[in-house]
Amino acid sequence: MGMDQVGGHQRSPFDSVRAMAHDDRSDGPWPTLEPTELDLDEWRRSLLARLELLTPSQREAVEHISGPMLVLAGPGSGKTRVMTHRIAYLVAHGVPAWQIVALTFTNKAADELKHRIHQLVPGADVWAGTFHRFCGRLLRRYANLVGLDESFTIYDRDDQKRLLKESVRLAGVELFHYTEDQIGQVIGHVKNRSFDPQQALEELGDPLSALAARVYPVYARRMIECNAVDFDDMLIHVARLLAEQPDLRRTLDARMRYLLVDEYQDTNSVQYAIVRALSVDHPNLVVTGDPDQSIYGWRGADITNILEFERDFPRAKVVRLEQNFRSTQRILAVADQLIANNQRRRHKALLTSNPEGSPVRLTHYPDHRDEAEQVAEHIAQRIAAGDRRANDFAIFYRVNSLSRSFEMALRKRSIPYQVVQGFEFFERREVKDVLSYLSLLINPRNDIAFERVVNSPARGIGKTTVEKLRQHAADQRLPLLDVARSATTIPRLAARSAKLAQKFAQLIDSLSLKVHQSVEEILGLVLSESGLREALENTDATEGEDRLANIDELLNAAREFDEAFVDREGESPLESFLEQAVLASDVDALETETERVTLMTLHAAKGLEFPSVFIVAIEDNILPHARAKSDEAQLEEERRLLFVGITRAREELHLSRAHYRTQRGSVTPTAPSEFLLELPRESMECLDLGVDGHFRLRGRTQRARGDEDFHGGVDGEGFHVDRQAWDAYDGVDELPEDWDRQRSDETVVTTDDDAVDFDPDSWDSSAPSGAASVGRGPASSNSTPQRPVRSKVAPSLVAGKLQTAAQMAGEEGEAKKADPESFRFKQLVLHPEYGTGTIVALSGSGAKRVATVKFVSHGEKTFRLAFSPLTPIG
DNA sequence: TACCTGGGTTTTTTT
DNA sequence: AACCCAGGTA
Repeated sequence: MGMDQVGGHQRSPFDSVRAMAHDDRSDGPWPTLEPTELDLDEWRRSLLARLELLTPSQREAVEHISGPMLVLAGPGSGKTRVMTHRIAYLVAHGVPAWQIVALTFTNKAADELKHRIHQLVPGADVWAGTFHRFCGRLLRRYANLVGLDESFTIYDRDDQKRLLKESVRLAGVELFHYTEDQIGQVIGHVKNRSFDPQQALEELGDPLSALAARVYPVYARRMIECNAVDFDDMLIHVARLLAEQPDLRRTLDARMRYLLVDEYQDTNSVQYAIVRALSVDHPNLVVTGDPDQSIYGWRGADITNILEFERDFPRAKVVRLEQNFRSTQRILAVADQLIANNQRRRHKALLTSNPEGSPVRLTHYPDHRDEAEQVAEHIAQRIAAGDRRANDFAIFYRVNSLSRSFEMALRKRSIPYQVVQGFEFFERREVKDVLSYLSLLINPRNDIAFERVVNSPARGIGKTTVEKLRQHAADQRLPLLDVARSATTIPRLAARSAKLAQKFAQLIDSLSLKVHQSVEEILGLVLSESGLREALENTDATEGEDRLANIDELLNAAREFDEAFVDREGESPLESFLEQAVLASDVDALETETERVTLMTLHAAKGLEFPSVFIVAIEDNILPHARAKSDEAQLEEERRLLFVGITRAREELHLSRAHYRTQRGSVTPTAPSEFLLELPRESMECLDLGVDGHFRLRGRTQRARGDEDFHGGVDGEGFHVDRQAWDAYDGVDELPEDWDRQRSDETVVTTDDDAVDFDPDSWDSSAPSGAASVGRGPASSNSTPQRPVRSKVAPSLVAGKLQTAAQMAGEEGEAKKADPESFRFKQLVLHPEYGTGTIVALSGSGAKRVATVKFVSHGEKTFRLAFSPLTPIG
């Protein structure tokens, strides 16, 4: 659930829960089509009229009734429209709505789909939901077939981690140099790819997997004992059911006769197994997707599912939606060039009849702060000028942690914004504690919840007591709550502790009698009876207040949930509430109507669109993320991620990067993302604001980290730049040659037009040219300055053929800078910010040559000479 | 038992 | 910079 703010004031993060509660009516597993009061003929006529508005290929997809179909839908090609219209078309042709199931990945997408279906086919209760909800529903019904009780709990990541930790202990495996997290990762990896994780782990066979293979069965057993599932289990159980129970499979296949799967490129093999099993007798399976937008490989999404759909279903119809209705020509040109760099891909056209639009802007800011400030400033000005509203803008980034500076900059200007998924509301401790109480009421076997709340608030049941309870529970194979209830019979447990444990059990028991009351009532009872509220009220000042505010928020959500709750088959509202709380995601909370700037990760941006989009921090190790550069497949996924971001933009696209970025508390120089080199310059306008601020930052770094510890050399440890990208990039970096001498505010703009104005005299043609000579390999021992040197480009040499920065880089020249080796002990030097000083210490060579300078008025500082703005005097 | 402090670790993306 | 955990202390 995202934190949602307006100028710093928190808004309810529960909108999605609310929305879902409202929609719950249509969320039933197999709803029937209610006879509408509409004039059917009239409705059919209007539908036909609507079909006239579609493109031929859209129409072809819409009018497909039975049999498998693959819809390859490029970005902005009207995919959702096709899906909804097809559903309407099916209904118009007499298909009962309850036979239609549409599966999506996010609740947001599902809600959108439902909404639009309702508009198109009033009264048709088509089942639309996420894979997880769908499986959750099935699993509640068939829980007993997999050893669960229908009141099972869905464990979130935190719960899951706790159970895993316990399982590692229980399995008695020696972790050696591995960590629990690693074990968890391996298990998670396997569960995303197979519905027989045990076997898959054994097949992997490496030492870590072997360990995981010993932990996994314990984990799986504990899950069942706790009457719980994790996210993956929800899918896995259903996949297994379908595989192992032919009768059930047949029944469900017949029932869900028309299956639609959105974002098919993001399905993993478990989801594939489910979809496949439901499309055997009635293979009316329609999948839509775009291989170029596959960005969930890391969680097992298997792009071959979509690439090989036709092999799976040889008779499948394939429809391509290639016309883009969203973006300008220039934006699409950028997207198209970029994605063309992926090797593992089928060519796909991106066509549009939209206007050319304004150039895509690429800006290099000095540091992250400038980036944030100027983005915010741009937005502020556009809003002030009245040509845009706040909700026209979105800022996308690769990792959540990058949102901070933008939040600050926006807040400073009182621009309302929303962060989609800042941090999880439901994962905050106090909220999670309350939810754990609730969960324990419904599922008394939920040991994780028990452990979580047994001493929260403190009631004297400490570690030792819990350990003994746990021990006993493990011996007797009983849930902790049961053990606590009869704690006095446990040998070696102090009488006082046993009493307290018993008292706790009684508390839970008495609360669980109220389980069928409204969520708000139970919540209130839990808060007062457990002493939680009191404890929070007694904790001091700010923190306690925040927590109380969160609790109040939870109460609000409960109330609103109650109001919207529709009783279905005697299901308890509480159970429903809890399920929604875990499955609610952050993207769901997105508000598109209200006037706010939207901040989110590139992943979350999928499926959305905005008139004006900023994609920030397009830097090496961030946009191809440092952990995603190891192999080509991952790199291509990163490229697709940028592609997804770019194609969200309707009219304006701003790409940016900062020369210096603060991450994890330290300032490091950055290299531009290699993807930037792949973009077509003729559709762009590039602007480099230089490294002004660099000196200031350098100073800060020195102060923060001490002398010898300066961090950030190109060859320094912990900072790996792709030298070639850097150098190649420098060809278009356009800083004046003497950039290090002037703290210029001057900016340099390159467009194709500027190329004509190039002054060959300012280009040092004697410098080596060509990428090979620019890149300084380890072998080069000459005295070339190691600082990535800025230089002017010689675009006129290749006029008319300019394509990408990478190509231009081949034509670059170099400028000179003081050679690090030329500095001497006691040398007088000049620093643009600190003034004059004397070198008092020198060490290292090349890029690592470091000098300590004693300044007249700023004390001692240490510099890497290759990168420093120091100039020798005399 | 609870709180405090220091040290070590961390963030890729999410249902 | 922010968070979590361990270990020490009240």
